[in-house]
Formats: sequence, structure tokens, C-alpha cells
Amino acid sequence: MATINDVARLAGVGLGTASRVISGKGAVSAKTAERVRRAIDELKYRPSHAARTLPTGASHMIGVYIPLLKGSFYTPILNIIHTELRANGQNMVVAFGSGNGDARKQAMEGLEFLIERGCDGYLLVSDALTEDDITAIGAQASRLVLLNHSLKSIHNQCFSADHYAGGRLAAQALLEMKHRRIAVIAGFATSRDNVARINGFMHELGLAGIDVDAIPVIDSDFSPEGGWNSAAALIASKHKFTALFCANDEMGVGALSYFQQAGIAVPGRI
Amino acid sequence: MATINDVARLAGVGLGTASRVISGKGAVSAKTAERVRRAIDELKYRPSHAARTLPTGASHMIGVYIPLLKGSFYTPILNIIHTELRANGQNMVVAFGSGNGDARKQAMEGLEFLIERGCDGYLLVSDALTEDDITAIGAQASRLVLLNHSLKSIHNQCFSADHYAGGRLAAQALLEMKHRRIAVIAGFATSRDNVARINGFMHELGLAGIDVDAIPVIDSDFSPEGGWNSAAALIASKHKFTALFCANDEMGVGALSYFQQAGIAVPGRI
DNA sequence: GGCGAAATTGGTAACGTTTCCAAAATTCTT
DNA sequence: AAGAATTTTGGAAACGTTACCAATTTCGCC
Repeated sequence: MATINDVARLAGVGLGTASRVISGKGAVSAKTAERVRRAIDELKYRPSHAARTLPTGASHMIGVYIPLLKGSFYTPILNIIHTELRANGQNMVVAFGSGNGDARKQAMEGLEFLIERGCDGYLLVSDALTEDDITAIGAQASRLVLLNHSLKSIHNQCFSADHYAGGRLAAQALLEMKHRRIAVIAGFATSRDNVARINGFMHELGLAGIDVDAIPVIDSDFSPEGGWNSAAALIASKHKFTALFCANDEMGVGALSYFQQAGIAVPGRI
Repeated sequence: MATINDVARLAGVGLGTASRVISGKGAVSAKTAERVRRAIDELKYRPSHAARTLPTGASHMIGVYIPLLKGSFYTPILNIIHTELRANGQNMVVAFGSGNGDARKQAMEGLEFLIERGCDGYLLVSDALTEDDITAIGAQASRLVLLNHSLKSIHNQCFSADHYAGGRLAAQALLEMKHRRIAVIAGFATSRDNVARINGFMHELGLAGIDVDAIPVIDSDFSPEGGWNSAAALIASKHKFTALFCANDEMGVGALSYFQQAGIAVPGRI
């Protein structure tokens, strides 16, 4: 691979001048710049990313952690992050959850892996991290952004959707359609997202005078299979309901699939 | 950030010795190694990835290009690549297709982007590249692996599923179930995958004595929406068929969705 | 205890950039 | 035309690591 030295020699200029042309920083006369550019083309020169990182300290890589690459939740997020990063000349280095251990352990493993690589910044989509974890990564905490989670110590580096409001909106939609007998398929009971959505949903139903304690709620796992099984369980339980709230799309799809197989029309009977 | 020099000084050893302990290459006495390790802990030392890359030339990053992050085809591939890479201490740097321009242009843009970063190797999932493109990247061609495509000049760096055989297997499955009137929803007519699958499928039907020219084939686009529309078009066309072959899962899902909405039982009528 | 062999150690020279500073060349001003 | 001001240029030093070589220490053996 040709280096900047080769370029400088071929162009008959000094090292500094070649560097200025390549990086575009600092003035160079038009004539000289042209000569350097010709040398670059001739040698098919490409700057070494690693060598550039060393004196400047900027790696132009952003590490992104996603709990898992599956389903309809994280994938579009990853897609958008990638597009935005690339438009700004940044690289995306990714780490997904390993699937072993609890969510917090996986997230920290992923983050550590990314930190090893010396990224300029870190983008974590996970609500499992705690204040202790932030302390543990020390100075790197200042280059960390959290999505879908909020921690006091870095609260202005945290960005979330308002899941509580989401739950309320879902409830309002069903209430507007005059539904009063409503069933719920919830996600993991330990998931903050889930708890917030369900709470918001119930709160709104309560305001409408519905007895929320009588609402059948099945705790599931955010997966299509979980939605399928939960829908089956709801039907088997003989509870009567005209509408169903699922805490995420995946379970909604699973439930729809069960209803179709069971010959229950949606929309129609539910 | 602490450097290897800080570690060496604190441990009271030479630079070379510290390097040997950290990289694990070369013999160091147990006593000394322990001293160095304590210094590492105390300083929370982390080797700089970029500095390491410079003398060795190995960046420990593998660039992966995927045409798009959507649907059920590429995502699991990406997932598996990630798992395997990480288990070997490698990083995955990803580039997705931009969505602008033809597939070949996008793939080359993605590859160029990755090459800029100086990865150790490149993994491209794309059947759009040509021999000219391989020539264009010069020496980097030796560190390129192609998935789902094959080019003569680097044929031992190419790995593909046998789409023709896949089409044949699909046909055999339907024939075994005694289907004789079969419809087809194909993918992009320009897609090699699609052409191979359809050809394999038709070949097998031909062997079974079915008039393949009479088979209704609708060219679509591999998307659920395309499958939906094509299924609708097939039904509207009044062709009679008891089985349907879709060139990929996405279109299959779209077709199923249409049939459900149209009240056509699957399995049952189709 | 002394010798040779082997193991361990320290430090210099890369790796390919950027950043600076001083020197040289050019332009402007009078 | 001379001097001052400005622009352009070249090259040394630094970034943090690894690889190598030479020097030192340790060990085994008679």
C-alpha cells in the first residue's frame, strides 16, 4: 500500500504539503495541490485510517449496541443510525447481545467490547444498564448515549419514547371505538417499557370508568410465539372481550395468527 | 488514557517487557508479569486499538456489506456473521445499501466505504458485483469474500446456496402432495436468485409431465406488498390452482395475507 | 566456583499520519 | 527597488504500539 511519503516523493513536495492536500486543512497553492492529486491517483493512495487515528485521537467509529437483531423493534433503529452515521463519514461498529445471561450483563459485555475498540462514541439501545455500570466505565461515560432508557447521572445523554403515553394513546383509540371489554397481552413483567405501557393503558381505562382489576392480563415475552400462546390462553379462559391490547407488535402478530387459525375474525369478533 | 509507557513505569519494567505481558507474546517471568498486571489494573489501562494496528497491519475489523437491513433474508445472515466474528475477537463494521441507484452501484459504494476504513477482510452479500468491480478494487480483492454470488476470478472466495436446487425441492414437495395446478409468484426478473429458483422449479415440473408454459407466473419484487398484489392478480386472472410457489418468504407472507383477507382458506382451498 | 546455555529484560526503530514551527517564496506597499 | 507582510513550503516531533536485537540475569552442570 502506498503511503503519504510515496505521494510526497512522487509529487516532489514535502511531507507536510502532501498532508495538507490530502486532509484539506491548510493552504496549498493550486499548482502544487494539482501535482499532489495526480500522484495520489497514480499510486492509488488511500490514507490509513489507523495512522490517522493515532495523532488526532478520533477514530471516526461509533459503537452501537442492540440487544438482539430480530423482530421489528431494533432493526429499523439500527438502520436509521447507520444512515445518519454514514452521511457524516462515520463508521458503525455493532455489537449485538450474545443471548447468554441477563440483559444487563449482555449490554455491559457489548459495551466493553466496543470500548476495547476505542470508538469516538457509544450508542446503547438497552434499558438494563444501572448507575453502577456508568460508574464502572469511568471516563468513557461522557461519550455514551442511551436510547430507550434514562439514568440520572447522564440524563442529558438519554433519549426515550414515552411508553406511558403510548399506552394511554392505545387505550384512547379503543375507547373511542366504544370498546369496554378489553383484554391485554403484556410483555416481560420486568421490562420497564412493558410496565410503562400497561400502566398508561390501565390509567386511561380507569379514567373512563372501567374496572381495571377485572381486565384479563396475560404476561408474556414480546415474541410472536408468546402472543400466539397468550391469545390461545385468553380464549380458553372464557373471558369475553371485544378488543385486545398487545404490549408490542410481535405479540400482536402472534395473536392475530392464533385468531386466524382458530377461525376468530379480526376485525369482526375482535 | 493510560498508555503502555505508564504501565511500564509504574511496574518498574521496560517498555518491551510490558508489551510482552499485554500482548501475551514472548516469555516473561511470573513475578514480573504479576507486577505488570497489577499496574494495568491500577491504571485501568486499555491498549489502543489504532496504535496496535499500525505496526502489525491487522485492524481486527471485518467489513460486512448487506444490501438492506429489512425482511427475513439478510438479518439472520448478519446475525450469524456477527456472532462468529466476535467469538474470534474480530469487530464487525457494517455498511448497508443506501437505497439509491442500482444494486451494483450501491454494493460498490458500500465496499469502497469499508475499504477506506482499512478492514482486514470484506464480506459482501450481493450478487450484483461484476468482474470489472473486482479488478477495480485491485489488491483488496484478495481479502474479499462473496456470499450468494460467484465470480470466476475469485471463485474460491465465493459461497452460495444452490437456488436452482431449492426451486427443484420446492417443486418436488408440491408434486409429492399431488398438486398439478400450480401458480408462481416470482421475484425480480433481473435477480439471479429468482431466475435460478424459478428455473429449477419449472424444470422439476416439466419432468413430472406438467405443461410449464401453461403455468401462471407473475413477476413481482420480493416484498410482502408485491406478494399481496400478485396473489390478488392471480385470483383475479381466474386461473385455477391448488398450490402456489413464491420465490421468497416475504412474498409468501404477503400472499397469505391477501388470501386471508379474501376469505380463501390456506391450507384448504390453496 | 566457574563456565556455557538459556531465559529474561530494556530500549531503539519502525508503522503512517497530523501538527506544529521555522524557512523560503511570493505579494504588497511605499 | 527595497522592505514588510503574507503565503507557501519542508521537515521534525509526536501519537501508542510491536518487533527486534543486544545486554543482562538466571540456571544447570562439572
